[in-house]
Amino acid sequence: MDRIDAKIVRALQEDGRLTNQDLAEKVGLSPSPCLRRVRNLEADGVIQGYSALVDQKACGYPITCFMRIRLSVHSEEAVQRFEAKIMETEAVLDCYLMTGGADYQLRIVAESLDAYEQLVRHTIQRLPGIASIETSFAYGVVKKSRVLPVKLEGAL
Amino acid sequence: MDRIDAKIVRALQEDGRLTNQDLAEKVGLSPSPCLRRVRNLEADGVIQGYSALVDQKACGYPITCFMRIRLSVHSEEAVQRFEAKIMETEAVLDCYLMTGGADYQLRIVAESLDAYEQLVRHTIQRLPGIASIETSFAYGVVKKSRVLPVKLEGAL
DNA sequence: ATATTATTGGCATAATCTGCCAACAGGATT
DNA sequence: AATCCTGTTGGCAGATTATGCCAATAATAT
Repeated sequence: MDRIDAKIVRALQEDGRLTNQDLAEKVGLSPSPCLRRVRNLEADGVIQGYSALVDQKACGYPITCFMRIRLSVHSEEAVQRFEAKIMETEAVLDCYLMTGGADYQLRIVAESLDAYEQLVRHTIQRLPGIASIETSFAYGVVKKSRVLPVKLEGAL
Repeated sequence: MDRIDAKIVRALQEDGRLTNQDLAEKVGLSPSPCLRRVRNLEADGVIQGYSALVDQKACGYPITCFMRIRLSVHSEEAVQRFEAKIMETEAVLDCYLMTGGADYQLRIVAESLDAYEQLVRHTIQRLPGIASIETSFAYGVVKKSRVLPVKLEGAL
C-alpha cells in the first residue's frame, strides 16, 4: 500500500466502474501497471468486491431501523445459533458486536411497517437466548458515504 | 421496475463489475436490452452509483464506532450547522436522523484510539448545540451485506 | 383483426481489457 | 563509481466488451 494504491482505493470507492484507463490517468500511471495494482489489491483482500448502490425507497425498502440486542445466554452454542440466523436473514444488512449496553447492533430494512412487524415476530424474537431488544427507526438520512478516508501517506 | 429490473439490481449489488454480457446472461436477456435497462435504472436514480468495497483494517481503519447524539438546540440554524459539519467530516461515514433517545446516529471510523480521541475533541465535541453523546465501539463484525433483498415480484 | 407502442435481438464499430516483453528505477554489493 | 539484481513501468497486439442503430417481435389498446 503506497501512495498510488491509496489513490486507486479511493478512486474505486468513489466510482467502482471506472475504466482501467480512466483510473490509470487519475492516479498517474499507464494502464498496464494500474491494472496490475488493482488485481493485487483484489488478491490481497484490500478490495473485497464491487457493488451497485441503490435507492432503498425506489427498491421498495423505505424503512431502516437499528436494533440493539442483548443476549441472556452467552454460551458458544447460543451465540452461534444467533449469528447463523442473522446471516441467513436478508433483511438484516449489518450486524456488529458492540461494547456498551448491547451485545449486537443490527441494521435492518423493511418494505413496510407490516413487513417489519412480521420480521420481528417471526425471525428476530425467535432468535435463541435474547434478553432485550431496543429499536430506533431512521426517519432521515443526513449522510451515507462509501469512501474510507484512506490516507495518501504511509506504507502499511 | 419489473422482474428483470429486480434481477439486474440484485446482480449488480452482488457484483458491481459484472460485464454487461454476463449480466445479460444472468437475467435472461441479450446484451443490448440489458444495457439499456441498466442505463435507465441509473438515469432513474434506482442505481445511484458503484463502489469498491474495501477491507477497513487493511486500509488502516481498524476502529468503528457508533455515536448517538442528542442536540440541545433544534433551531434550523443549529441543525444546519451540525449537519454541514457532519458532511465535511470524512471519518463520519453515515449519519441518520433517529427516533428514540437520540437525534442522530453516526458511524465513525478511525485509524487508532489516538486518532479517535483527536476526532472527538476537535470535531465532534465542537459541533454546535450538542446535549449528549453516547458512544459504542464495534469490536467485531458478524455481517455486512450490501444487497437489498429486492423482491423479484411486483411493479413499483 | 388492426394499429400503435414499447421492447427485444443482432450487427458493426469503437472502446477497453489483458498478457507479454523490453526498458527503466532503486538498492545493495563489490 | 560501476555492476548486478529486484521490482515496477510502458507499449503493443489480440481478445473481449460496450454501444448505437435498425429491423423484428411482443404487448396493448382500438
